[in-house]
Amino acid sequence: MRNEITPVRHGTMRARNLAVVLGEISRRQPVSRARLADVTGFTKTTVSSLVAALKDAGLVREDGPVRDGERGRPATAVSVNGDRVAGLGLEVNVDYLAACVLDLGRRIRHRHIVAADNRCREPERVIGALTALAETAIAAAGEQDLTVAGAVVALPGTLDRAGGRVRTAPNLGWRDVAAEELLTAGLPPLALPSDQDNEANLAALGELWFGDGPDLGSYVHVSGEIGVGAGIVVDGRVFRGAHGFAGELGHVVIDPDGPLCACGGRGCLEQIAGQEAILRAAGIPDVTATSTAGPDGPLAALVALLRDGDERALSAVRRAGEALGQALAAAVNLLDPDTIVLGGIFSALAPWANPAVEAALARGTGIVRSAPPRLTVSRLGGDAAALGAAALVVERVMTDPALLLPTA
Amino acid sequence: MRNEITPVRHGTMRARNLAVVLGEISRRQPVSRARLADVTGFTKTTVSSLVAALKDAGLVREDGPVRDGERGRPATAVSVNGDRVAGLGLEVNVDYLAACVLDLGRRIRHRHIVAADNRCREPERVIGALTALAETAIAAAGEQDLTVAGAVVALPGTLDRAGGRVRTAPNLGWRDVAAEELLTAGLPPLALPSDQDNEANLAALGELWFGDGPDLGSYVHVSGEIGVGAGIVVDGRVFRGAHGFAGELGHVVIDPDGPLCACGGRGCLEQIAGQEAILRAAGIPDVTATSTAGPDGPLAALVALLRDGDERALSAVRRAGEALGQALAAAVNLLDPDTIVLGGIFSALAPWANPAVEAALARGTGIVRSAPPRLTVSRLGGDAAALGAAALVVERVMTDPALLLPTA
DNA sequence: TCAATTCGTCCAAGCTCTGGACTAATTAAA
DNA sequence: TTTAATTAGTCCAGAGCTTGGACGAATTGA
Repeated sequence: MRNEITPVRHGTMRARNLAVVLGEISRRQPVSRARLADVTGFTKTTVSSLVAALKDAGLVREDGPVRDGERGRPATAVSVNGDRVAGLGLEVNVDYLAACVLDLGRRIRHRHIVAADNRCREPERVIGALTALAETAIAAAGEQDLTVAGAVVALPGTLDRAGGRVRTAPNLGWRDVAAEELLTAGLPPLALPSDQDNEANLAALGELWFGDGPDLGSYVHVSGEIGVGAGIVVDGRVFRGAHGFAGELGHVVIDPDGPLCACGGRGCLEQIAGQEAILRAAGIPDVTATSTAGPDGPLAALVALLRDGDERALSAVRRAGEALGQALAAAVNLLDPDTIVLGGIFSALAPWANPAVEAALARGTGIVRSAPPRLTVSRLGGDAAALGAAALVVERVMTDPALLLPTA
Repeated sequence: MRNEITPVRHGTMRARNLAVVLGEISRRQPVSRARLADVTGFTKTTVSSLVAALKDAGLVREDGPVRDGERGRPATAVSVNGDRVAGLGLEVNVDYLAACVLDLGRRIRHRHIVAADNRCREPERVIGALTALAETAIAAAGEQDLTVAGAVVALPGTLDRAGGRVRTAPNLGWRDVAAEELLTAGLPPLALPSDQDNEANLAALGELWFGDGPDLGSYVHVSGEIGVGAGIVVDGRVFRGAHGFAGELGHVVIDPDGPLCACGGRGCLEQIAGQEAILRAAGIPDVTATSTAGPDGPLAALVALLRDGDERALSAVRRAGEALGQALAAAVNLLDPDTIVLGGIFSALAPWANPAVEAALARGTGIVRSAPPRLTVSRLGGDAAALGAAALVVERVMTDPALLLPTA
């Protein structure tokens, strides 16, 4: 499984150079061909030819001449064409389904969340409902003259990404489900092959594109829901580990003498900072079957208690924050991220939990690095993973536009 | 700092394809051009041309025709030429300096370790001594008709790799030392630019090339010495994190109520499983100033006690193993490696520590993954990092042979 | 001895980038 | 108003690298 070096042909060269130019256009738009030649190092001839190809594919648009007052012939500005190609992001989660259409300019063109208790439904029916959602999204895109180039599905569980299967999704009760096959069977064929990824990873990527500015290229994104997971992003790419199980923050042991966890360990983070553990410690009645989000959910009840200064709730959240900080300290020592982004329930609990998180984090990450990493809170909503999924499609087009070229 | 895509020209294409062919030769040698065309997908023409270029550079050798009994014209086998180009690995550590010359065939051609207490010497003198060692090594290579293409230095501390400086090396007492400049000033110019890296990272790479078979592409290598560090290798490449501090296993908190650590934290792994902590707990007199390795060192004394079944020593090592296993469990949850390799002192202590390590590891890595990762013990000696450094030079030649082409 | 087979080289052709020449469109100066 | 200077973009010949078919070389099996 060592890093393979693949042969490069003329076509490969062309494909990569298209990506170089498209990337530079996206970074600097509107921008002239001459400037592109400058920054890429290509000759003007080459840039013209590459831009022409991108224009043919509908990925790039000519904005007309710009008279900037400088002397010399005015440039014709080029920019990314957001009105032709889009990506579709889909998400299956415990208590909702989500879809999202994102155009090449990273504007959200369609966004739809449906509450649905997926815990007691068969996989086929869940995917069926998701397919319907996807069809609606594709139709909505079509009405805006957008072509959906590809789709990515976010799933809460461990996946066999190559085989397109869900291995296990404990919170859904799934085991070995051919999710991708079920989905693509119900959809019109897309230019790019569909893909699936873990919900935590995609939520993390969502943060990259829609969250706290594009500067956080290496970070850990905590997506605390029923479980506590983390998406690790390094230089803009998801870090998966050898088998795709990296980022299992929830099962880092905090207290070796703590309560037994379903994973077999003792005192896992999830047993202290998981949603159900927090609610229990805060004295909020157990509500396993019904939806946990929403204004009437137990999370809202917890926040209300916190607002009222309820001591039991405050101490439960503090305890959770401390445990999270401890686990994150281990993550920082091992992964050295730039930033830590708290999402999921920790985003809502931040005002009360963060002091404890920061204190524990600072205690556990010593003088080795000059300062503990930045701690931020996600501003993304519940469908962060769907956003990230759609953004991944867009990203794929941007890094390999040749896939959408007319004769390919 | 996002992942940049760089322009590809004909030269780039050629360079990568040279690497493809050289890699395939190294993997399958001896191998015919025809077979190379098969496995790479290149035409026979292209393979011939690439092989010719590699042969001109002295990186590849023709072995003459092989008559394999098959019918048809016999093939002329091609293989990596180990007799022309070599890499130089250098290592500065607390109590020794090491140098190592490795040829392209990954055979060790020269290996030299000098005991030296570098704790109380000025950086200039240490690097001076290292330069002398390097010169000897280059001369030794020359006598075997080998050209040293480049050098990599292993240093125990935090580095500014781009600037070629050591930021801090606590165990050496260094602060902001321009190590690379000092070294290259004293050496003849090499074809490849020199480089430096952390000792733990290079020791981990050493394991990849010389250790437990080439199948371990993703692993965590624990290099327990005075401190406890870990080198993280993913798909054959070192994982550094955002600032190069990844793998600080030694400061993962094991016991929040434990002893205070120099890093400011409490109950860091290093305070329980660091060499000095183990020796202290085992009741072996403190020996800070003198060399800790060697047959008369305290480590040997500890092993002797363990062999005699000394209860205090045994329990100290068990406790260290348990703590190490706990920290590794966190690492497994976060990084999902294939394998864990124990090096440094843990290699010597393995017979007594490993049961505890494995138990703690199994306890902390639950059902998420089917089984805890493989646990192996390094068979490499003290100069693992020097080996890894030399291997890194060789690796660099293999992944970009164009750097050594006549007209480049 | 001849046919079959495989290996490696040769040569023309195709794809892509390069680089200088050229046209186009504007501003500044005469 | 005319002219020179300047910048943008296109055109075209040329160079680098890979492709693909043809061909000679070297061996085995009939």
